[in-house]
Amino acid sequence: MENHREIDQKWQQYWAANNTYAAEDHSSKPKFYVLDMFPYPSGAGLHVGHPLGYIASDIYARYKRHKGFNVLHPMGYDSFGLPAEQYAIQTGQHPAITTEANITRYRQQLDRIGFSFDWNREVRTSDPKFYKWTQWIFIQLFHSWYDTEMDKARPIQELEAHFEALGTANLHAHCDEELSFSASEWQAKNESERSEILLNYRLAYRSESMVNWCPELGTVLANDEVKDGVSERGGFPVIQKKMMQWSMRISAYAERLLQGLNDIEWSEALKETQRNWIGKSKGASVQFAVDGHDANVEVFTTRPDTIFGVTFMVLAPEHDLVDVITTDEQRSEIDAYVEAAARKSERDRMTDTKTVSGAFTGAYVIHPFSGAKVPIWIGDYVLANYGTGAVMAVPGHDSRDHAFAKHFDLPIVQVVEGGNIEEEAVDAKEGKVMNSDFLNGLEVKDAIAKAISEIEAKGIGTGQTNYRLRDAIFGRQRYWGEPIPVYYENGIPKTLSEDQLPLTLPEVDKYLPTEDGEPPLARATNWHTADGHPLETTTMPGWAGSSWYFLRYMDAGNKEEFASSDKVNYWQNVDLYMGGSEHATGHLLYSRFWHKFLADRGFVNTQEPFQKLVNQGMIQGVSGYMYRVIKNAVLWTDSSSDDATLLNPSDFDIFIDRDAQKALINKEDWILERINKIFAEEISEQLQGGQTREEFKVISKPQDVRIFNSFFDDITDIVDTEKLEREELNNTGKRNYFISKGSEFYAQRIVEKMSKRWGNVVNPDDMVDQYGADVFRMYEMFLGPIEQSKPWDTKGITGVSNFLRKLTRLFENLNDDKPSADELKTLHKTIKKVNEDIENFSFNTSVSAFMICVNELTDAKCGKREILEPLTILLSPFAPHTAEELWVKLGHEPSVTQQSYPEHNEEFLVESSIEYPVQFNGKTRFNIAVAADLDRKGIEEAVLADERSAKWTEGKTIRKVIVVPGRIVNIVVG
RNA sequence: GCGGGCGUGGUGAAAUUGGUAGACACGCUAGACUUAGGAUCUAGUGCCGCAAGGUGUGAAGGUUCGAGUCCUUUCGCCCGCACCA
Repeated sequence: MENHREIDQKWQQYWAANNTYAAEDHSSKPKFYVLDMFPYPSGAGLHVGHPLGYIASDIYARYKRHKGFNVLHPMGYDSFGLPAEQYAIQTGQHPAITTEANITRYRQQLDRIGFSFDWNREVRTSDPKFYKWTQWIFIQLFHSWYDTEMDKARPIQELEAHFEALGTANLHAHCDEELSFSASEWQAKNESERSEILLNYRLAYRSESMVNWCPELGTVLANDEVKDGVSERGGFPVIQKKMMQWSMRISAYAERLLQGLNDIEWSEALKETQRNWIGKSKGASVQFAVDGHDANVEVFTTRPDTIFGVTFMVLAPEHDLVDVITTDEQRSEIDAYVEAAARKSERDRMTDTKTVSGAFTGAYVIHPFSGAKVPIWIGDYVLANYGTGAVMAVPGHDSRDHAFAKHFDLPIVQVVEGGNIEEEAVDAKEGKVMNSDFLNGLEVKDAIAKAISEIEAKGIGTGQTNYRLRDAIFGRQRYWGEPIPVYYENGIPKTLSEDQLPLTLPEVDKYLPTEDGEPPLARATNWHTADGHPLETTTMPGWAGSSWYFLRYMDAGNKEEFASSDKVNYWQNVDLYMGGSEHATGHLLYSRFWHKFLADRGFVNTQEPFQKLVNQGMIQGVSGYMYRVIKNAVLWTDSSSDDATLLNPSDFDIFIDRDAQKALINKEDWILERINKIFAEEISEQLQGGQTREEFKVISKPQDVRIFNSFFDDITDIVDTEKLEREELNNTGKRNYFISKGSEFYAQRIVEKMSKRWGNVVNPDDMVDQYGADVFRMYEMFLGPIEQSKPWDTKGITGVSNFLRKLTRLFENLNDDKPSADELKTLHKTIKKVNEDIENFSFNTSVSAFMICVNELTDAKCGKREILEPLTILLSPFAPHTAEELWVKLGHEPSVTQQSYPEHNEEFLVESSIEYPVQFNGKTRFNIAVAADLDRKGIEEAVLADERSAKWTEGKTIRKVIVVPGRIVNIVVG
């Protein structure tokens, strides 16, 4: 279509003017909620990767409308976030202004692609009208506790009533620390003491706890925001620090978050990621009495069956008992070790998992069953913040304990049959137990159960389940986020009342922490309540608003409630959620947590927020790179190391140390930074291999090379060097190898993440300009399976462009002739295929089906209305503009989306089920369609009678009849 | 180490319950046409071979009349978790 620009515009204006895609809140039609993960409006705008998921979900939403559903398909912006704040710090511009500008740009870009969003319901997390309700939910969480017996959250007043009547007796509550007091003791407590106690139970609570502190960002981070010891955003080092912090008691929901995964249709990979993150492990906690002290070492173990294999105990260096039980002789050694462990950063401790280290405390525990004296060690392979911070070491059947025992020459005892435990721990959970008194001869599985019951009978422990999932740190020392609606009266945290909401962000002179390290909000002059009580200065994390925004779409304009209950009851939850898998342990877990909480408190009536979830893959960019072979290059990251001093910088073509790298980054010279980054990876790898003077490849982009050398014009093309030899390349005339000024250069293509920085971004605007929104939409779908990551290749788009042109051409000789059986068959085949493919989210194959169909119709020179009309409807989810245009061409009113989706006709498909007969061993095999209710005899008769199959059955006997589900049978004759 | 996923042409990929492997598209080759285009049309294109033919879904076995698909073993890649006891 030559004038696609006009057509796109015409129909977009029509849809907007007619509110075509507005969802109705009440309808006799069944509801269907199709949601995309709303974007963070970054300054860079959209690239072709972003709309991938939006297009898929839009196709599905349009398809569902055709199928008679009342579809809710909204869009909004996750508009609180770091980049806008960083930009504000640099320029002094208020983040709200930056954000507004970015949103405008996003909207323009989105609009051009022809989505069927209901923009009346748009939400922005940074809008006070929205975050009023984020704050309101926080307040509900603050005023709730978790009852582990009823297994739900309850109002905090009910907990207070319980304390008032019974104290902590008969209390089943999820908390930080098990407390014990009577009703009268509670009654005697003052307000401040009561507040402290209640914080131990509240679902949103403030406590002194170890947090991930990122000095560079100046804020704390949740566990999912830290990867490999550095911040996910920016890659800055993260350290552990004890701080007063707001947290969310997500750990109370660990089991329900785990169980809930069984009821939702998510990819196995994603569910597994969440299961890993929750990290359930079943076992027992066991008390070991310390010899000569009135103290117990409590351990958690998943292998109580190996309790007779315990030959030593290991405590984390930070364990409270260490100081108490260490003997005088061992004191200096232990102190030195504890101090050394404290100095190691979390990251060092994580990366260095091979070196075995530890120290003996001099103390012993008494083995509860054998009565043996078991030495207590400390070692940094035991983590303070998991389980009890102590382990019972079973070197025979745990590889870490085994390594420890070998290193310190501690005894190893075999208690499960098989293997050679002197060489290697046997940690498989199978085999028969031995050397274990009452457990002897049992299978491991049975022995675990038996051991737990004996441990419980002896009163030294209980069967227990542990979770890796930690409570989520909620406060951020940042400006651009929701203020936490809390004030302090005599140091006691209290929530604002609902009519004081929203608590809007104050104006500040700078978006940085104060000189004495207070968060930016502390800069505000009036940051207190009307009666002078100071307000909380931390803000909520990025995931606060996104944990419930999908509910706001149901009733986006509501001023009285986050959403009215009748609308929540109608829309329930999201039927289809489309988005990236990078949110597996963040957004998708927190949303489930908040949703379950809101369900507990009766605000929503579903347990899971997202029924079905599809992860779209990432669209990568293709970058061209130059390699230069450097004779000598070296890098070290630690210039104080001995190796470094042996090297003379002037011996090397390129010489980088850590300071130089930093300097380059600070200059924001992205080219050099880029080179450095690659240098760092490649060269440090070489250094680790002990090769300090090998040749290295330096990667930079072609334009970088131009800066270093002026011979770039020599390159005629960039081809893949991996596949071809130098001579071959030079013979093809496509030179990708050449020598200039004594350096050798290579060119190569690399697939990597699409990013402005690497210069491989393709802008959807350009694609829409050139080919139109419909071609762009279909091509994105045609690229490959929706869930897969794949590189963008602009060249292939012409195929789709041709398809739409061919289709339009069919309308040139539009007529009312009766279609032939072949033409009808083509149509119904396509209808069937496209229907099935959309249901299976297999959009790439449905685009193929369209192409095949049009090819066949073009061959048949078919311009028949009876064929083209349903085809137009069939196409409309994929190519809405073209479909509308063609629909009108057929003489109809606009709005093809109002039509019901075409059903295929079996009559025209049956024939296709008779396939080619296949010959083997003198027999013939073929498929044939028969009536559904026939038995074997009936089928045989039908086959013999069928003229289509007669030519294969003539003179032969039926050997085998295989009934395939449906109406197809597989016949073997011979 | 544990868990999840995946291996098919030069490329992206198809292949219903096991049934003519490579549909569709890109790219490439040749030709046609033309006011030379990022246009259109025709033919060809897994590999080996002039051909007949052979061969072919990471590898090796197995089940089956028949395996890309099911089973066993193995190799390779990607993702998640990780001194988690």
